[in-house]
Amino acid sequence: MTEPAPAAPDGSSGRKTTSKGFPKHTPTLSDVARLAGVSIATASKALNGRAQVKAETRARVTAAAEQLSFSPNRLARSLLSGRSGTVGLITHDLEGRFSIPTLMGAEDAFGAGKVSVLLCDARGDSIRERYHIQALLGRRVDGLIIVGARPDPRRSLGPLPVPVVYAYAPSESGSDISLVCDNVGGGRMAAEHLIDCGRSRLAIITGDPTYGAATDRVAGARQALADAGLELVGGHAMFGAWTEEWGRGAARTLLTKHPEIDAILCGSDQIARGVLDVLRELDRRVPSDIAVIGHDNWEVLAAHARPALTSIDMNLEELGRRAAAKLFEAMEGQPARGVETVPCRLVLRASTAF
Amino acid sequence: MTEPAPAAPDGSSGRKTTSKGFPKHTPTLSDVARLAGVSIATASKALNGRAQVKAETRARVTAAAEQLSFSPNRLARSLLSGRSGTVGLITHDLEGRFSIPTLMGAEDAFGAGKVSVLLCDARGDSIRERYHIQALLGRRVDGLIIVGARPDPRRSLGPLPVPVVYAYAPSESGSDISLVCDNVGGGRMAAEHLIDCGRSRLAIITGDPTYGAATDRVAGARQALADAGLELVGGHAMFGAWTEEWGRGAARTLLTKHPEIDAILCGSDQIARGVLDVLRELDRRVPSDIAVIGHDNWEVLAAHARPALTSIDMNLEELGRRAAAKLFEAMEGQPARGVETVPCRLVLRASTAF
DNA sequence: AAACGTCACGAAATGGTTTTCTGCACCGTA
DNA sequence: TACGGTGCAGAAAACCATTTCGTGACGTTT
Repeated sequence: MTEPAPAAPDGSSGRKTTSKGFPKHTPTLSDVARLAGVSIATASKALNGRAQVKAETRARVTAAAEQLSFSPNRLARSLLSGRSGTVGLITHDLEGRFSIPTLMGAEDAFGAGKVSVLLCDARGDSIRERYHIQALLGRRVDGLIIVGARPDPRRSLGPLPVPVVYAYAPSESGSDISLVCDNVGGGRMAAEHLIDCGRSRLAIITGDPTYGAATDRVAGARQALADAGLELVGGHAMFGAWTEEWGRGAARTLLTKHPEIDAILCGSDQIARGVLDVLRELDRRVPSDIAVIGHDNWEVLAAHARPALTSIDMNLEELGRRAAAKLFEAMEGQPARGVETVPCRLVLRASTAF
Repeated sequence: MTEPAPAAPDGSSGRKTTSKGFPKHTPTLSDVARLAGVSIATASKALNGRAQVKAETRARVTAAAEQLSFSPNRLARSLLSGRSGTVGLITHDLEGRFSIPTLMGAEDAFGAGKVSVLLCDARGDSIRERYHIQALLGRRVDGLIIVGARPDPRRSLGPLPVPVVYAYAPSESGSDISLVCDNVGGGRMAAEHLIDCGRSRLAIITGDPTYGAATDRVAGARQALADAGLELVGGHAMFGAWTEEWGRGAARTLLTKHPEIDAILCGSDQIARGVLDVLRELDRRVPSDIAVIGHDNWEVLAAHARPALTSIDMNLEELGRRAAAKLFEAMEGQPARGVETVPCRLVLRASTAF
């Protein structure tokens, strides 16, 4: 491809052609115009539904475009308009459970319009994040969504030439706009549901206490208990890991020390699965003896547990959609700031009596 | 007129400004050139490491670019070169288990270079797929990867102006290039492993028989059995659903009818989880009495089972990486065709004795 | 008949970058 | 001194779609 194709002496068409003489070339507006026998300007106006074009001319242009299966080069359009019609979506935990629904929601919200999503996985590495952001800015994205790996606040990117929305993990800086799950509300919702089911001797088994999500959910549950004049059995929540193993171990400990409990609030569906396993081994019936509730509504775990697990859904898709909407508003010149919370949703299954 | 005006004090530069008078404008090459006191052409050559530029001039340009934190507009570059440096990735099952690793592998392979990924979710709808493809072609993607929802062959998109690679679900057409998991090989690998563990009375519990993946894995396992001079206990595999419920139900039936079995080969990790549950209930020890193997290596299910579940990993990330590599080759003018298979990998855990 | 309005279309500028070609100055050599 | 060579920089074309403005042609009004 180093052939310096000599300028077409015939001048007239002068399109690049392959050695075989085929017009192996995605058609441009000028091809359409030539075929329709009009100027480029007229062709553009005809295809874009602009006025000032005779109906018959428009029909001819449309037909020509159809025939060549012409599709306008959005790069050229973007260059002119200054907007690329793309947004960058940077995730930090593509393989994890929480990025994907958020990503789906955002893709859905944008895809409905005519914005495309450029996906980058930074894998929790801020160097990689920087690199991707530079690449995306070079592509002139109109905005950025940053999806964190865990719900704890993260360093702000500072001012960028395009609007940024932080999703799942909020930005430390109050001048950014962030969307997060309502973990406090989710914890409260879970506890309230158990109380509504007539339970009063609640325990909490949850995950890694360095996660804000863990402590927030506990805080929310405590609020609900306090409102109902109740106290946590044993006085404190059991923190550990986000795994079935911990759920099993903690459940055994709990039932030994406090056999009187009638409900267990779990910090994740994985933990809840472990808890359910142990309860079955110990012949404690769920939900009649002990109600169990999970968190995350991880379908594959919750829906097929024995019994099927009631869980708190964080509405991550909705979170993604809202993030997209916020970004859209910011791109339209209506930037927002602060941390906005997306409420959770209770998904009722058999592990809590109703 | 050799004097390069270092700056335009009269404002003749005529850049767009906001109402506040700030040069709120992402800097262009011409800004850099003006600041460095050279022409646009020279600035371009200096920044791109082209020859024909004095070292001192290059330094001045570089400094100017640095100062303005200039990043070249890739839209303009693409318009000129005809290559956008982007590929479209269309998935049909973003929320499912199998798209994501594939997607990660592809993103990884491209991200290492300087290709960005435009992500679209078609959700199994061919109308939506068409729509997305049109949109992506309008953006002048250099290639497309189509990730299917399930491993059965799908309709070809036919000829497109850019290369296409089908991943996970192969194209029906042999003139396309497809990458798929080696389900036959995976089934054989699982059976061989059980045989290597000294087992000889194998049964198979698998999922929906309308999935090629289900029947292929069974076929592979049968091959291994035949090679070892063995037969499937009961003579046939048990087909059902890809769920824990089916795993439990099938395991109970199986153990009633054929209590002599010493290994169960499961079509998915979900099924295997159900099987393990029932074995524990019936006090059949795993792996000493009965070995169990799963398929998919779905971490959250397999690693935390009791005992941890040996499983077949389909190497989906590798599949994604290879798809990206194939697409790259096709983009470079070396298109391939046919269906290529990515081998599986055995992930050893406690549920099979070694 | 002259002045004016409307309609349909085309020429040209625009956006930012790369690349080719041209031009200029300076050096060494015949 | 004249000529060829070399090193460096700039002018301009090219990519493609959109949009503004201008220009004819034709019809209507005074």
